[in-house]
Amino acid sequence: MSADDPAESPPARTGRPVMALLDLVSRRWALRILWELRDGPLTSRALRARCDDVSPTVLQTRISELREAGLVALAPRTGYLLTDLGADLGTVLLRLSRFAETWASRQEPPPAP
Amino acid sequence: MSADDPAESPPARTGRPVMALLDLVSRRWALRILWELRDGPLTSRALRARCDDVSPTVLQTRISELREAGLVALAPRTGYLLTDLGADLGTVLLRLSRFAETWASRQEPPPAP
DNA sequence: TTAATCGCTACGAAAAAAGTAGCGAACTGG
DNA sequence: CCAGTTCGCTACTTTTTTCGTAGCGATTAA
Repeated sequence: MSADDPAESPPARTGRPVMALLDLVSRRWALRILWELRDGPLTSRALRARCDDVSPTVLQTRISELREAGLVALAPRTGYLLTDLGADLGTVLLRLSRFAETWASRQEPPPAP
Repeated sequence: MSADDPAESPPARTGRPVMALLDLVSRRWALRILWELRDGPLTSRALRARCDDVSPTVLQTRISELREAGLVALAPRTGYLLTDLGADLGTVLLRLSRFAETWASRQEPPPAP
């Protein structure tokens, strides 16, 4: 067999859409932004404050991407908020948060009595 | 009110564990790696092939992080695989994938008949 | 032995993110 | 009208991360 086995080629994997989404949310602060928007709209600056004071450069870049993706919108006087679609993704993030606690409890065993 | 309103301070945000997880998972290729491992173990090189030929540098870095996080393990002869915990996260990724299709259908309307 | 594969690392180039400062517009309240 | 704020957003430089390629020592098989 050759070193680069062509049998490796992807025979119709389930998800191409998932790839695009993974690519989008794997950018830094993307998930965090969605997470911080989970319970209400935030102005650009408030959002930045919540996100550990990200550089506005990255914040605006992420926001642009998320807006273009239809997950985030900007309301004239209230600030940024999740669209219906974005909120839907928010519920997935909630599951992630739920998992995070399980995960954390595995990481750090509780203090001995 | 002052410009930097201290009332912004977090009165018991739901999640600190979620922050750690978001930080871990927001690194490039991290989610993709977990996703590709979803249905079985893969050797380092096979995994790399599936991940659009990531640089081994990043692959190994991510793998180390995921292993330290207890999400991925290395079996002597079979390669990398998800731990029970990692598989649990995998189900969350499955939800993400499900959402991705909804999202994709919103993005690109189906071709007219 | 020879050949192939394994997991993993080194190193320089390219890209992304961080950090700081500030713009023009829109909204406040005197 | 007019300071004083806050808004969303951009420019610029430094630092960090990721990429891309090559290759190592160890292991496995013929």
